[in-house]
Amino acid sequence: MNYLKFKKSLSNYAKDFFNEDSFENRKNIRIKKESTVAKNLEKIFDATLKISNKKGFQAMTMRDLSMESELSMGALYSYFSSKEDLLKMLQSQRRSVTKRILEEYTNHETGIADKLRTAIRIHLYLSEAMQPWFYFSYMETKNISGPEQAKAIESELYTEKIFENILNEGEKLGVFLHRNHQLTASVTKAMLQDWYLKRWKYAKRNISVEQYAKYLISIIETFCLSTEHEKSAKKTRGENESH
Amino acid sequence: MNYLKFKKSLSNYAKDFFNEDSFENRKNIRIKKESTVAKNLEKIFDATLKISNKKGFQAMTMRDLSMESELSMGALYSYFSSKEDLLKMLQSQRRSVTKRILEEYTNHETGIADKLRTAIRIHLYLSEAMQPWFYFSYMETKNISGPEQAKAIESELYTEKIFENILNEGEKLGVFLHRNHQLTASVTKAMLQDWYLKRWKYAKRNISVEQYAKYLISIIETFCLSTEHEKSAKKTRGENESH
DNA sequence: GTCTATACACAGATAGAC
DNA sequence: GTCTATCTGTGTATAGAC
Repeated sequence: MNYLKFKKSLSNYAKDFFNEDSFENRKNIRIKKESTVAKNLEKIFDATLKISNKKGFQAMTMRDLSMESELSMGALYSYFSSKEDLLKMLQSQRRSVTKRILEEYTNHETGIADKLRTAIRIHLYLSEAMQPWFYFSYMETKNISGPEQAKAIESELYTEKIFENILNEGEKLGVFLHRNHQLTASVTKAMLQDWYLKRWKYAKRNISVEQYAKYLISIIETFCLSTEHEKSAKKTRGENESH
Repeated sequence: MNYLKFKKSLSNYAKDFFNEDSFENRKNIRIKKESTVAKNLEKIFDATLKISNKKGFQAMTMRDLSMESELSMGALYSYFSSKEDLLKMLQSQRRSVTKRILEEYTNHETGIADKLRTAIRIHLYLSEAMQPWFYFSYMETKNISGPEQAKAIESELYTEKIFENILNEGEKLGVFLHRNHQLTASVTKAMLQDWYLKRWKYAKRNISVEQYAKYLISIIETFCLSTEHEKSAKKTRGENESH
């Protein structure tokens, strides 16, 4: 699966972003008409991400948001009851979408080495497709009140656990070496996050998400794959001695 | 060099943090007596980091800062002229200190493989010793106005370049393999940063900075060292087949 | 459903006594 | 050098017309 294919298949999800079923915050919104809600919420969320990623969520004023979203302040407040509420809605909506996509794509692989590769790829592709939100979420959730912050931490540990489990399973099967898999999972996550946190840097250097994925996979596999599997993996990755 | 030794040797630097020579912002401060400035600025900076790392710099009010630093609002404003000015002072002061320390410690090594190891170690040790500032700096500098933000980016690329140069030099000497060294340097930086960005996680798991350093070095070396050097490196690191 | 106008709280910053 | 009291701008949020 390459990025283009991934991105195309995403459009199926975009449609029902704000469906009553999948969108638990629907009840808090005063507006009746479904299509109006979908249209304007998208505007609002996009504007929020755009402004916040420039100057921070706290520094974004409702007047900023009103300008950028092309809705009056009065109109804005018929979609949420407070600035904090807006943040919660945005987070819960996006979090549920990403979780659903992640699980759907990663459960297909059967081979354990492929599982690791796919997990890395899909994580990267997803953060590429939704970069503004991933960036926002990393930077802002730490400042949120109690229960929301707990969800952020839970989410961090959840995706890390995915990698840890794959590595553990692979060791049992003799595919991966004995390592501190928890630590490997942590630093893997760190490298995945760097992709959306320093996007400006990689963009300037013309590194594509495919290249980055391939590089990351080769680092992790070189470290984790047992010797015999490493040889065939190198071939699959299309590498020769001098890279 | 282990962390304890490193930390002890740091106290020599702490003394002249606010020396007229090394502290360019001294002239903007109305207070005359040197020892008062040193004492109170430390209080102010510490309080700033503490509050900001909890709720963000923007969300920190001057009343918060007044409480935490045990100085009245009036007193605060005799040390800086605005909130933004406080941020600039804190950044420039800490940046100059870290740069000086980094260069001093990393220039000692002669062997190229040791150079890489030391660079990793010192970066980690330094961010461990000054974790609150490193965290703050990562999270907040993006929201700063023009020239300050440029300095932050410059700093990011500067430390990355250090690693890239070491890897390039090592390849010429036949110690390191041919890789995309710029990319390796980037992800190395990402893993270094994870140490101070997710400190709560590593603390909870009782991972020491020494352990993290060792692990990071082994990942990078496994990926970069040429075969013959890798064998001796494993011995030096005290590893056997099953880690 | 969306707008304009406005209430009200709280932020950053300063004046002037001690 | 440090304090308390206060000014003034700006932010969030709402009321009520259209």
